[in-house]
Amino acid sequence: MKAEKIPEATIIRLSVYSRNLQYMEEMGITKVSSQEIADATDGSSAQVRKDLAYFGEFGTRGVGYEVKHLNRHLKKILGLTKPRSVVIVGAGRLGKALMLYNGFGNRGFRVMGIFDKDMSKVGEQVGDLTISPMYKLDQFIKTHNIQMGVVTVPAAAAQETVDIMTRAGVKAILNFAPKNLIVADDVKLRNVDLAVNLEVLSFYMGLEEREGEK
Amino acid sequence: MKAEKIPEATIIRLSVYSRNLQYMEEMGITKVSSQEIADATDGSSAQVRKDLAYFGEFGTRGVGYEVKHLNRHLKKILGLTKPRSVVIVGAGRLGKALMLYNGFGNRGFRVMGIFDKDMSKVGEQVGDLTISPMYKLDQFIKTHNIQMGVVTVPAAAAQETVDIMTRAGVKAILNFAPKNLIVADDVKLRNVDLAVNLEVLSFYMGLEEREGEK
DNA sequence: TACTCACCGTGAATTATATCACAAGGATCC
DNA sequence: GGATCCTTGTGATATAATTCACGGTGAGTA
Repeated sequence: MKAEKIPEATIIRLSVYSRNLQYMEEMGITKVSSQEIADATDGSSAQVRKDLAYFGEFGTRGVGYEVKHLNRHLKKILGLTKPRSVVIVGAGRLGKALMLYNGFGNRGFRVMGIFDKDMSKVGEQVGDLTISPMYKLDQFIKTHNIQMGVVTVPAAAAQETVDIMTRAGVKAILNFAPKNLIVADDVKLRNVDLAVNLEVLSFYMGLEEREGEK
Repeated sequence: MKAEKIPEATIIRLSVYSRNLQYMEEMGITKVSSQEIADATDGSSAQVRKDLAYFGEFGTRGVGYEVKHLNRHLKKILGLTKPRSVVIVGAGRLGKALMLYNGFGNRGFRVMGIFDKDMSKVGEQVGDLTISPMYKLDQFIKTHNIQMGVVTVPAAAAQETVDIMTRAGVKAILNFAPKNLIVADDVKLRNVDLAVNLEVLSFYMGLEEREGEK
């Protein structure tokens, strides 16, 4: 593996490649070309090869890639071979939905706990977990060695939530609250902003509408 | 407004600026500098000014921007002044959670209907809407002039869902299914991939872990 | 073994995006 | 009304990401 800096866009694509290779594997496809991966993921074959080149050589010239082999490598690169423990904080509808989302489990993420400040929610069963009170979060992260946190609390409570998480040792946070959060340099933060996504779509719709007026 | 192509990253940031201006407005702040906007959104002041420059001049040299005025313009640019009608297809937990998510409503998006293939869900009440059967989707989009669709069905059903939507006239789609979808050129598609987000975090955690081994 | 084919891997060229740095210009003060 | 201050708006510069294009190489064939 080269020591150069890898674009985040590349990492996102690797994850998408891996998901598609997974599908191919399940369909019994054993070999695939960069062009075929590109077709399945709306990219270019050169892009696929460049992305992979950051991490080594996985293909055979003249032939292509062995699906299983490549997928195994991608999962390794993405850190999906070791189980990743996750807590969800905020047991609103979104938190519960994520808790029960299959997409996490079958990619190696284990949701170990779900927490909420609201004592009236505490004790409620969600799937095979029980909603725990916030004051237990710190201890839970430490004893279960939780690495990742998902934040689905309201914007106003988001910063204090990530503060608790990071002080307890969480190293990566996926934030759904519409708030710009501050974390230490060694903590990786990603924001999923649902309204922003709709607004970007709205912007492009506006462009089309203006086109139509000509 | 200049006719040049605007980076999508700029649009995303404009949406974030607008959200923060909204907060400022609610807090009674009346003027703001590009530096202050940058601080609130983890960016640089030059970036803020460049982003705004694509659309015109909104500030006063030596002073800064008038919060209300700038936010009004940003909302206009993002197409949030005219109400945007949305349908959600897939009344699973995620679909219901999004249906009830306040973040959409207070940014001008109106969720007008929620649909599901599963007849056992049809008739169920979600907030102030009732889950409708899929076969009514096409007609609903046409009669209510729906512009945007949110897809929260399983991956296997996602393509047929967007086909129905786009044939009925939907012009923008927010897709949560982990599937690469194909749409006509005049339809704008955005994917929100929950597992991909966790996998990107997992990748960066892996990097840190490897650092630690040295 | 020599020949051909197919497709990968990658340096070079291009395009896109972000940062820098400063001139321009409105507000304020004397 | 002129001088000073401050922050915008923007051309020039630097950085980053993507695409191009082709050389290199293993596999298959006869």
